[in-house]
Amino acid sequence: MAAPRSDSRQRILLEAAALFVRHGYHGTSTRDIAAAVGVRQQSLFHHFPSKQHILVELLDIDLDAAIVRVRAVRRSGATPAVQLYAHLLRDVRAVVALPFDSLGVFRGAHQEGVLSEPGFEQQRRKFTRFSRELRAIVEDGVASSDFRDVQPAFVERAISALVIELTWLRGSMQRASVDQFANEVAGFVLRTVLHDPKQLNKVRKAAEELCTKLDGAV
Amino acid sequence: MAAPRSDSRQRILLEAAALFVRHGYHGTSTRDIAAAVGVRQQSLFHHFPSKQHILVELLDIDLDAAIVRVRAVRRSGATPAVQLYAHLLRDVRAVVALPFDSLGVFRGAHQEGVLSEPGFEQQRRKFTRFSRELRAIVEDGVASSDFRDVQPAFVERAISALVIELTWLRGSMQRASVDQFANEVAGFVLRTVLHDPKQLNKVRKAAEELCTKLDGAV
DNA sequence: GTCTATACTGGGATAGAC
DNA sequence: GTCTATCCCAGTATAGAC
Repeated sequence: MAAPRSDSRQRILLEAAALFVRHGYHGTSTRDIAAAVGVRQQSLFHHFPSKQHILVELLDIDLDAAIVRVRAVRRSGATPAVQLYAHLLRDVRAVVALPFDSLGVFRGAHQEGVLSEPGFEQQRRKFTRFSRELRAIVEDGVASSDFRDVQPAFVERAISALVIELTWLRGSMQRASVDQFANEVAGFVLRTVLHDPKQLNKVRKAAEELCTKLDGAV
Repeated sequence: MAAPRSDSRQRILLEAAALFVRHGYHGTSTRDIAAAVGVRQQSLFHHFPSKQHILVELLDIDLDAAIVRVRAVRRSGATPAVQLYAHLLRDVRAVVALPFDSLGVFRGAHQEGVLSEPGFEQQRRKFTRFSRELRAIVEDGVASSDFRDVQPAFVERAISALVIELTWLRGSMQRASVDQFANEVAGFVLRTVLHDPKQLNKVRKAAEELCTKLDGAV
């Protein structure tokens, strides 16, 4: 773990993330961010060259980690169903573990079309890369008949939407542990794509094992 | 069908909707809208008292219709599973039928948190009303054991996310007819909430009949 | 590393001619 | 019903003192 460059810098990222999720990127002014941090608007520019760079850094934190995660799952050699289940477990857990709602930031930016604005070319490419990996899992599952004959693009978007949407409920689901929550999300998806939903329990166990293995390897 | 108050008015709504979906409400300027319509920025204010009122009108078109639709389904007396399937069919079809992506507008506004800004109180209430109806279907299904023991709030949000997200694919799914598409969405959801997924075909048939009946009654 | 002062721009909205 | 002219404010960003 690298030492934070400064406390203010971290606080800016944290508050900006919360505001971007709540009001959108364009709906959040640098004044709003500064007020949340407790400094003057102009002070932000000591830490970041522009408002855009704040969002870029938040997006990179999320996207870089997500790509590493899904690639590790892909390389595992597990069946597509186990890969998908494990990916969902890891995704939900990672998102919940972070100090800010990184996936929510990404989602908002994506929905607002910010990613297609100039200055976010790299983030757009990273998202494409991630997207491809996820779709590949679904395609493998359809090819091997583990999954029903679904449209991979269809399922890929559905999965993204679900993980993001359901993750919003973290706050309201405190009674359930993160693991239960992650399993609920993964189960929701797998039940509907699996050819034989009765396999779900077997898949879940294998996925849990795979997660343990991958987490151990860091 | 009421005659449109004016052609320009309609065109403003149409172009604004497209831009709000693409760039978000705050990411779209009145100048952007005017340019898309082909008039000067100031001319918009002859038709609408403010930018906000453009969005309000778009939201109302969507929300009013959605509430009427889901209430008709609720009153039908069908089983929760059939109600949910029929609702999804009608929702997807209605959304695809409209000249602009009304659900996308709503979704963007909701995600951006625009609904919680002053001036949108009524739309917030309308959404709550719609939300309650949808959740009631799920609650009924859990109570009658047609559905697995899912968290209604969880499923309600998942459904919203799915319909909205999958609806984005309308463009890329031209080969499939709207009805096939609607059934794919409804099947996706029902398969995962039904206690016995084998009931799916029976539910689908009953839902199709219910839709025919409701559409006939207008 | 935060402040004050300030420049500059883009965006929402009004008034009034045509 | 659209135009030109114009106002005003909010928002991003820079310069330089402390």
